[in-house]
Amino acid sequence: MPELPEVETIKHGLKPHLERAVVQDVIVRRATLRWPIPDNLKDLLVNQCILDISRRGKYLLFKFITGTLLIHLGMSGRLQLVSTRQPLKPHDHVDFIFSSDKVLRYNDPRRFGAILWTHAPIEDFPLLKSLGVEPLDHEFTADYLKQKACNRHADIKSFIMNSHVVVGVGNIYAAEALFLAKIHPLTPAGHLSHDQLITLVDAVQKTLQAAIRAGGTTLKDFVNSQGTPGYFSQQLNVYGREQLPCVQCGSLLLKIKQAQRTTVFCQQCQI
DNA sequence: ACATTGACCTGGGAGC
DNA sequence: TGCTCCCAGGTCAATG
Repeated sequence: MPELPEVETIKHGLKPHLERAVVQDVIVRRATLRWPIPDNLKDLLVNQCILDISRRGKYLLFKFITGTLLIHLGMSGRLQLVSTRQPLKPHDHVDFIFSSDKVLRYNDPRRFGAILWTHAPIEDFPLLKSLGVEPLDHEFTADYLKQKACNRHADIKSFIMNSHVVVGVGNIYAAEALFLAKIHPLTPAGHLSHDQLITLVDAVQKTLQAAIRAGGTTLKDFVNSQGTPGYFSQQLNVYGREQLPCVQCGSLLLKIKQAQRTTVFCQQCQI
């Protein structure tokens, strides 16, 4: 479900409600997500105060004195603030209870998500350690991409979706950014000119920032922490628009498969 | 070291 | 109506 803008939207929605809140109870109804949820999660969290909520890639990080809770939403995860009176729905796997009318509820039909805990400094956590740069940080530059892409034969779309290169760019925003940059998605990453890389960095950042401003993209079921959808789908130029006219030139958009993921692009505009 | 593939899961829609 | 097949916003592990 979520790419960087969706996770950022959720983080933004949770911060004012949960920072400095104290966990009263934790209920795990189903502990088998992508990895097992720690079986002592309740002991780790009860009576502990959330000091800070941040994001690294698509991971939400809840900082406590004793360590950090990491939540990844996978493809279908949701985090919503609800009341204890809210009836349970299918796939409501975990509740973090703060008060009778403040429950952080994790729902995930496909269970590709993860809820993990680490006592260690977050930069030492294995899953985060090898992640690439944040796309909205100043280290995400054409020079950085050039150095990473050197001698790479992977196509540029798979390359910018590779979290060891840059985090947070999933299938929707990779396609949108390449359209904005007028770059053909099958171009080998190492073949892009310096000017193209400058354009690409700018396009990724503009796309993500616009999506964050719109509250993320709701294709079918994304909702933020308050239960409202995102509106960036109205601004999608290529994703989900195969066989429809390009907004720039009017020719029909083409759908291909890259690394088992669908890519839609314009053969005329993207060279 | 890099590129490719399979794996993990459920639900919804298309087609028969 | 019901079956089968394919598709979906992610990403790690195993394989060449």
